[in-house]
Amino acid sequence: MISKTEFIQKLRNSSLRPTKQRIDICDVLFNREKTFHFTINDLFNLVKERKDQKASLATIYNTVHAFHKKGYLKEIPINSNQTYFDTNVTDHHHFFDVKEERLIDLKNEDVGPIDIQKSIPGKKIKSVEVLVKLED
Amino acid sequence: MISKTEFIQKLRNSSLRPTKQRIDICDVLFNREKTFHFTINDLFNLVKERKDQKASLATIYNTVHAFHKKGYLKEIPINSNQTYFDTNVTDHHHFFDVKEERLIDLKNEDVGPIDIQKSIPGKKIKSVEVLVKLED
DNA sequence: ATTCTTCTTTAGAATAATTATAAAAAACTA
DNA sequence: TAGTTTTTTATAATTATTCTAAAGAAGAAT
Repeated sequence: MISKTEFIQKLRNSSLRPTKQRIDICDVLFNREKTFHFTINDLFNLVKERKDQKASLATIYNTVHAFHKKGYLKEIPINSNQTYFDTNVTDHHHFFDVKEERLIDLKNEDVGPIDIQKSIPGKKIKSVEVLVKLED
Repeated sequence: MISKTEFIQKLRNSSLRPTKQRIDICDVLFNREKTFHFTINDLFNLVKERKDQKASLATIYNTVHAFHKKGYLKEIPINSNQTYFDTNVTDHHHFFDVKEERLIDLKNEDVGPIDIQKSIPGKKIKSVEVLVKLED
C-alpha cells in the first residue's frame, strides 16, 4: 500500500507537479498486488469509476505519456487498435492471446537468455522483447 | 524475376481473382532481390509511381489483408502509427531503430533458439517474435 | 459472343485512436 | 496575496483504418 505522500514525493522527484489527477492515476496504476496491462481507455474507465476524482481523457493521455517518458510505464509492442502499457517496467516478455486480446506476462526466466549475435554499426541495443502469440 | 503468369497462377491457387491491381501489387512486393518491410502508405506510393496501373488506397488495404490472410505477408508487431508488413514470411525477428523508424531483419540464427518454458492451458503457441529496439 | 453471377475496385463517408489548441484552473514562488 | 508556470480540460484537428454501396471486371454458362 503506497501512501498519497509517497506518490507526491515521487512525482516531485520527477519534476511532475502532484496534481489530484496524477495522484489518482498513480493510485489506480501502482497500488495493486500485481502489475498490470492496460490501454488508455481501460485507465480512463478505472479512474472514472472512482468517486473522489475524475480525469479527462486528455489528462490520461498526458499522464501516461509523462510516466512512460520517466520510465514508470512500459509500452508493449503489439499491433492492436489500441496501445497497451504495462506497470511492470522490469525486463520481461509477453504472451498475447490474439482471440481474447489478452496479455500475459512471461518472466525472463521462462524464456532464457536471448543472445543477439548481430549488431548494427552506430547503434546499441535498448531493449529485447519477445512476443509469443497464442491460438486455441 | 517472377513472371506475370506465375503471379496469375498463384493468385488463382489462392482463390483470389488475378486482377490488374493484384498482379501489380505482386510485382511491387515480390519481384525484388531482397524481402522488404513496408507500410500501407509505402505500398500505395510504390504502386502509384508505376505508369502502367494504379490502385486505390482501399484496394491496397484489401489486397494486403488478403495476402496476409493467405500467409504471403507477415505483420510486424511494433507500436507505430502505421502498421508494418514484411514480405519475408519465414520465421525471423527484427531490429527496430526507434529514431529512424527503420526495421532491419534479424535471422533466426542470429538470435538462437528461444525456448518458452511456460504454457497457457488450452492455448498453443502460434508464433514467437523478438523485437530488438535500437538507440544511438 | 452474350448473358448472368460473383467478386473486386473505388470514392467517399464513417470510425476511432491519438494529438493539438487555447482558455480556465490549479500549483508553485516570492 | 500577487505573479508566474504548469496542468487540466473541452473541443477541434489529424490520421490510420474500416465500411459502404455503386460501378466495373472476371469467370461461368449458355
